[in-house]
Amino acid sequence: MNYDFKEIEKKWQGYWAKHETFKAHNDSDKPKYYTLSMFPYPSGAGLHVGHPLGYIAGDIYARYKRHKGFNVLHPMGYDSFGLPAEQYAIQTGQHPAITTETNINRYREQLDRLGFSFDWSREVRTSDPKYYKWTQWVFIQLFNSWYNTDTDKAEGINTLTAIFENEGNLTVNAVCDDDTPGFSADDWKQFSKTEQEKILLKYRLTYLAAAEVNWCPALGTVLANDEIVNGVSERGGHPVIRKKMTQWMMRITAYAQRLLDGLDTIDWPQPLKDSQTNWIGRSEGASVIFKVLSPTPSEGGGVYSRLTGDSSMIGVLLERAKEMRKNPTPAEDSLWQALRNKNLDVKFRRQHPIHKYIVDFVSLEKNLIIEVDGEIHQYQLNEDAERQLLLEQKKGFKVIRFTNNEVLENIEGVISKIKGHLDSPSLGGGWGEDPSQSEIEVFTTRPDTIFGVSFMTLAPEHELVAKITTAEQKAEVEAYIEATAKRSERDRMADVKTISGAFTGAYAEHPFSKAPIPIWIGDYVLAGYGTGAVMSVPCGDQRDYDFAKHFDIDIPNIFEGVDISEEAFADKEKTIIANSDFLNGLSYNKAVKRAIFELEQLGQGKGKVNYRLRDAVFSRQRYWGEPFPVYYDANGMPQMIADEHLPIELPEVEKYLPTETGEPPLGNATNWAWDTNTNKVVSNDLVTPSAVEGSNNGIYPLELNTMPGWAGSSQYFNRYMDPHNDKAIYSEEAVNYWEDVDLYIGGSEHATGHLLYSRFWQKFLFDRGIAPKEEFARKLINQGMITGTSAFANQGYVTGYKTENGFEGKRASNVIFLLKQNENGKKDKFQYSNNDVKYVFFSSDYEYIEEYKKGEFAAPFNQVIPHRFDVGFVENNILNIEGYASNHDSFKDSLFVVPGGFWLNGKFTELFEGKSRVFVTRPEVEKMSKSKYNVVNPDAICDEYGADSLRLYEMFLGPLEQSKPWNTAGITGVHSFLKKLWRLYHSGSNGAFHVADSPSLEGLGEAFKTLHKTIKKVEEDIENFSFNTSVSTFMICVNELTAQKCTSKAILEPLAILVSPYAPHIAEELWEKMGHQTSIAEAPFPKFEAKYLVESSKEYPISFNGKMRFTLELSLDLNKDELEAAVMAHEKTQAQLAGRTPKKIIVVPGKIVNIVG
RNA sequence: GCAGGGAUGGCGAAAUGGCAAACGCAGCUGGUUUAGAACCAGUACUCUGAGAGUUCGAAUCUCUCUCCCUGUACCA
Repeated sequence: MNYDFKEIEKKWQGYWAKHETFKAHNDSDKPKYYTLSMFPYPSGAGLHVGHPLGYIAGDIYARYKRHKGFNVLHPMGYDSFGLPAEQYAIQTGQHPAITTETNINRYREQLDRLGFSFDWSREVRTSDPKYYKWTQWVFIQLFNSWYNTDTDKAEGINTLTAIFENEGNLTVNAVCDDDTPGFSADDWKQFSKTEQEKILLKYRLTYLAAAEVNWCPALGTVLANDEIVNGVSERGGHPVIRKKMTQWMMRITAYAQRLLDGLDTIDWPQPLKDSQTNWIGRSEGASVIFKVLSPTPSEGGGVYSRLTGDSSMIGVLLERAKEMRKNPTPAEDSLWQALRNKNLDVKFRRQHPIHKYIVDFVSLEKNLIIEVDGEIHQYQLNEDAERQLLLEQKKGFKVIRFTNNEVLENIEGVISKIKGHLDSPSLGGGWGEDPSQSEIEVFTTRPDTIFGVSFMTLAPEHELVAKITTAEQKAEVEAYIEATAKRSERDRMADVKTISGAFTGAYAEHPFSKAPIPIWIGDYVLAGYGTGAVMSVPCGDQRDYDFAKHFDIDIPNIFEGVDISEEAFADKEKTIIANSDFLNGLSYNKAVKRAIFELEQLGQGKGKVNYRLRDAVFSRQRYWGEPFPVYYDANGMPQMIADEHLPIELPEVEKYLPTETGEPPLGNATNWAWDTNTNKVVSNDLVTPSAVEGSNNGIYPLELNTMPGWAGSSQYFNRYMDPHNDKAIYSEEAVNYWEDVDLYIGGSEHATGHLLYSRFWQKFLFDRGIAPKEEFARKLINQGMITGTSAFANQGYVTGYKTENGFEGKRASNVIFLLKQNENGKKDKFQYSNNDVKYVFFSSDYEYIEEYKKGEFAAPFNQVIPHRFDVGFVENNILNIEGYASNHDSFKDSLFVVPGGFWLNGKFTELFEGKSRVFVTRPEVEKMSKSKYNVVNPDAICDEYGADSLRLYEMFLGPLEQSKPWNTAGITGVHSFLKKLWRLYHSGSNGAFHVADSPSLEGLGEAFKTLHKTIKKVEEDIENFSFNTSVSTFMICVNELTAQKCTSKAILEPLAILVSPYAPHIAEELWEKMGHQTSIAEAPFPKFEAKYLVESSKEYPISFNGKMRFTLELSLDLNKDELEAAVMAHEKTQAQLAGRTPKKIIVVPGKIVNIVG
């Protein structure tokens, strides 16, 4: 009976599904083991052989743990929200849910063929409303929480409001926005509800902010930092620009230190930990405050820039403002005339850029903004509110609003209202203020070098730039800002060598020496890191050094015995400070401490820890993602929808693109408003403009953004524990039983995305008592990538060829010169002419390709370029020409040139006798990808060799964590192993099943030795995730048992269990044939017994001066001296020594004997 | 630049201080059989990226260098 893998695999896959063999139970006396593979995004391309690697490893471990008596949870699901389905929807109009469903079905089919022991009853899909209900729920928990620095954990927002009511916020130590104002308990009580909510938003763990984001115009969405590669989008490679938008943010920075500390408690790969550590980027140093000096009269002091716009967008805004001034609305025009004629004693500007907005009218000296609104789209309410919030709180302006009607019908009333505001005492100050009140805060890791400061550099986007720039420098600074704003992030990165900057004309005061320090701006200082300003120490920092050299700024040396004439000196260890007053002679460590101490005495600095980690942007302008459970009330404040009304399901839209007004795709939905009376999603038409007093009907617009890809994947590992619970994210019993993931397997590309965010959410859930463990995965393994082998050959690139309209292009293109052997064996030029030939390919072993490249045969070709052939038609680097040409229409009429001649339309023309006729491709290892024509489909492998062969082979390829090239040819090795294994159990006549039931244990010594050697090795290998070596071990074992003609059940039964985690189908089949009624899945793993491996003697290698010369079989009972005596007495030893006396004899019992001399 | 990982036959690799190359692919020789293939038996090659050190003994530990991969970057 032959090994019929097709039949066997189908049979057992059916059996497992029918009997729910791998269903995990939440109540069991067995110890739990939770092994998880990262769930896939179900892409349209399906699986290739690289994808299952991690799943196979996880499955082997899961099956092994079942044999070891654990209650194993091994679930699988789909990360089914994502961009490709949405892109496909945009192109075809097909709903992403349909695309996703189709893809999932295809994935499932492919996964099922591989015989995984997944508990499919627990499947989750992130795009399923029943699942994302709980993603929305976690978001609400985050919204309702703040981070208490005193207790060092997240707490409910009610504990915060309780403090505010009793003490105000001055005693609160919390992670919050930088611009949070201080207030007393009385102030708090005086605040309106909206004002209170604005304050609370500064504390919540998820909050709204105008964040500078990575905007990808081509994709119409914001991307996270980890979704950008080399300045372009990871998906599609589109350019990315910086843009300010109001976004939901996650206050992950609150957890920076704990995310760092937690790494010590988990068994994750060091490179992964390192990249998280770098991403969090903790640096210790000091924050130092520099006072800005008053400008001297000679610098024309007192004239400060009126530039109030956000510097990064100023160019665009100015253009826009100019245009708007030219085309005022009637109401704007009327108010402008009135403001100029009414003798208000205050100068107004119209259409003036402030921050990222253009306001209608503004008095810069009075900090008063007047806005005139026309008919506005309801969704703009939210934006207006946000704009007002920003202008009032961040920029210190007062904003008053009028409608067009008010202005046109009652201009006198409007003017008197404005007068009232102008007279109110709260206005004033602002942009007229003296810059010497200003302070520049910097972060430095080298406070010890404070006396080396010879200038300061601000990021061009820094807030103070406009304020401190002197009249003389204004033009230069503005020009520089504009130039920088135009440069994309990519340009800036590509060109880090160019040094650029501008002098502001202003000076700061050195905190100790009180010397004036010039203030520059330069784009090597990043607005997004630290405070966006640096104290420049050219002698100690290469960037500062280069900047100083370039602009001819003084470079004082504050290091003892160091030459800084060529470059900066940055070695902390060797630092001895000089020329630095009280720091003289101190080492780095001591100087840092002293400098911080002195700064604290002055009140101009303190020790500080800075993190590179930024709060994470949580809004995406996409359709195919989780909708936020958020609506905006009449004041534009975000409100959470109560838990019991979740999920808020994605609305239907007609188009999946952003709206014409630039709103996210959900802006296309017609049913996307929240009725607080009925708690239902209702038509947008029911929303009334809240600007009109008293028309509030309790129906509000819903949030238009959706959540990012990492939202759903940040809680799925917990949800698997109790996936169908609709009352809670999971039951307490379930989470207390499973607790956390014991083994997590997945790719390292998620290091700073999914794996960091998930840790953040888990810590948050832990703080709030929702999860029992602070880290969600104890052990993590990164499987390596399986690379593909692309098949290259050269293509002569022809621009002109015959078409239906006659010949197009160059006439020469259809003449191909080749070499031909003449009668004398010499080579002649051979001219081949055929108008139908479109492409010419040269076999990789075609000798004259160089001459083509050099142009010696160049007439027909523009160039010779490499061409990738579909690896499906390549075997052992030989192309199946006919198969390839007939399956690729465009290459049908191609000429395939080989050393012996050429092929065209299946016919061979010989030019050289006896030379090769096969077309050879050149293999090159690349990432496996459809576009590289090098993907290998697991289905084809399963058809030809079976799932067990594929599983074994993927493991056999090499160490799990290493990247390795795929080579289908090698699979015959493991496949014939399986056949040998099968034959071992079918040693009867005609291959009949034969396993001896009642063996005589006598005479099985060798077999037991083989078995237990195998048990020991396989068990060790699985525990160490060294799956490749256990496959070898199986091969050795089967080879040995076959040689021993072993048929004993006592050997073959345990062997089937050993093999079962790797090749479960064949193991089940053999198990059944040996008389078992139930699945092998929970059969106890064979117990290793050392007694079978006890040896009485050993082949000792005998070395002379470390070189092995021969071996001697000696008893293991001999002690050192006896061994030495036995070896020295031997004739071979004497022969080697040839009369010399050894200086020294090293005897290691059980290992080796080494004779020196 | 920084951080991490790596370099062993023609290829994938094994050996973590003690007989280098187990196991498999490819190659070669022979056999059995065949529509194709498959199967069986046998077999060669190469000496651990370079250099130095520690050691009785180094692929393995230490140092220096070279090259490759991965991640990350004006991070103050």
